[in-house]
Amino acid sequence: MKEKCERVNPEQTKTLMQKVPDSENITRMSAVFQALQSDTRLKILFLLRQKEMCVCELEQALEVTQSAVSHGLRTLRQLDLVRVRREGKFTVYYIADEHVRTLIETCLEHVEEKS
Amino acid sequence: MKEKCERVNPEQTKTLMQKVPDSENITRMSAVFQALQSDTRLKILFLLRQKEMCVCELEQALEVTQSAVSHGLRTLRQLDLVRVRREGKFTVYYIADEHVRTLIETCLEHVEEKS
DNA sequence: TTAATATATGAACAGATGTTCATACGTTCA
DNA sequence: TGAACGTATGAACATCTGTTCATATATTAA
Repeated sequence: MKEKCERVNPEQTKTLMQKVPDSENITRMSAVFQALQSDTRLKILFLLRQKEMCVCELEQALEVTQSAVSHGLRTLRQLDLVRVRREGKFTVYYIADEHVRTLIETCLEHVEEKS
Repeated sequence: MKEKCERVNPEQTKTLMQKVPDSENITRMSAVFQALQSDTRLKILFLLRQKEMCVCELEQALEVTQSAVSHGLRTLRQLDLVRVRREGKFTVYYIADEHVRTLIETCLEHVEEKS
């Protein structure tokens, strides 16, 4: 064990750690942010924010392979960041909820302040 | 070039893409979400959310090496998610702004809804 | 049925990432 | 000064990630 520095207060540290989300939720959060850490997936979300779209529309807009779009959508779907609806032979994707909009908009504000 | 599916409207696609942030900002956003995609760094932020702390306090609380904490803090600092203040021989870190709080709190809400 | 279209998925590869170890730097105080 | 403490950083490693290619599945229309 390492010596504690003079600022460390073991009891307070314990209290502070109790207010950190438990491991399970931290891991889930990591997975969500991990999904948002991809140029392709972010662009997908900024497109879906404007209008629900099928896979081939996204493919055309983003100029990447259909496979890449589909893999990206799976990642987003698994974390409930986007949802799906079947429409004939098309699979229509849309933003899952307001959390997703808040996340990408807040982040955009943050980086825009720096430019 | 691939054939367009019947849902694709090239003109509309163009309009939609114009409302997607430019490559530079998308890349910056990726970097921010990338920084948030780490159990250690998330825990650091949830600690700093409660109280500004020096490196050794974080080290004690998180039970990882000093090096890991310091590397994690550098990543967060470079993206202006945390800021630093020198206090004698201590380096005190604190949450940069409200965006950071909004990001982690919104994400926590999202994952908590699922549990 | 069959052909065509729309979407999903597994494998595989190159590139990126987080941790630790070792070490260097900076500040304080004796 | 120098020793002790607090912090930063480069290297290296094992692990993980995103893309493409090839192929499979599902729906529609003929």
